[in-house]
Amino acid sequence: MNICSYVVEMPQHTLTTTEPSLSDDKAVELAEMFRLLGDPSRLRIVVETLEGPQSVGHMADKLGLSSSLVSHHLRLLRAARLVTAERRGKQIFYRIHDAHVRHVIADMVAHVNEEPE
Amino acid sequence: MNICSYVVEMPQHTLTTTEPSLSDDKAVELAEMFRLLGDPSRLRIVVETLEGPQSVGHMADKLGLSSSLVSHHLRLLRAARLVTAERRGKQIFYRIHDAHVRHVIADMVAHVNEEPE
DNA sequence: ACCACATATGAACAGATGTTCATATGTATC
DNA sequence: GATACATATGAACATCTGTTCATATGTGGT
Repeated sequence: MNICSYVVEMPQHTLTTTEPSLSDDKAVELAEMFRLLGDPSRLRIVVETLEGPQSVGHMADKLGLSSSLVSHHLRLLRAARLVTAERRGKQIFYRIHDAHVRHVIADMVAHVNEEPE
Repeated sequence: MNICSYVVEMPQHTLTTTEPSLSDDKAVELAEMFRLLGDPSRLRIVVETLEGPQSVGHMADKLGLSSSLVSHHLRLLRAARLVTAERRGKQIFYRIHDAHVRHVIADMVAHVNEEPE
């Protein structure tokens, strides 16, 4: 909760500080989320789910990946609550878990698109 | 640029779609950024830079990491333009590159803090 | 029950990655 | 120049991780 204070706009003149750092546990938990988005295949899967509920096979075809691989990745993403699953008949549809993940990706896209070089 | 259209709020009812997926190249570039934030040590370093310019030694002491390790990580973070460096005398101060990274972390913090369980 | 389809799971392997240690480069002061 | 301090770099190693293949589980229709 105290981490939030770091991430708002503030003048960057502070040279010395004794503010509490990101705790080790929180860091591991947060990093785990980023790590999951840090693989190209997994990231593409997450981006697919941004369009709306997508079945495993649909994603596999669209992304040129095996269904097995997509399923493996989705298991990790679901465990981390980055996506949620819903069964409809034989197929299972995955969608993004919440708006936060949307914004995370949006901000990072903005970042890489702004590099002058 | 077309990726941005995915990340805004939209009703999630679309079941079939032929929208362009995240290209392979863009996925690799984006994932690389997330991957760098996906390590606990590196993430803690980045969070430290949110407070303002921090020297390598200061971070190493504060985080309980060796200067060598911090330096290694900062090299990667700087190469990816996640942080920028500025020399002042013998020391080199690092700070966050831009506001996008701030927001990325802020959103992810909000995400992990909102899990009911 | 059987079949076809969709998704999940487990084992196994090659390649990537974080960390440590030793060493080098750079900077200021004497 | 020589010394002390701060940061950077390279090699080496143990661990982790993404992918593939084979197999299992689950679902609906005949």
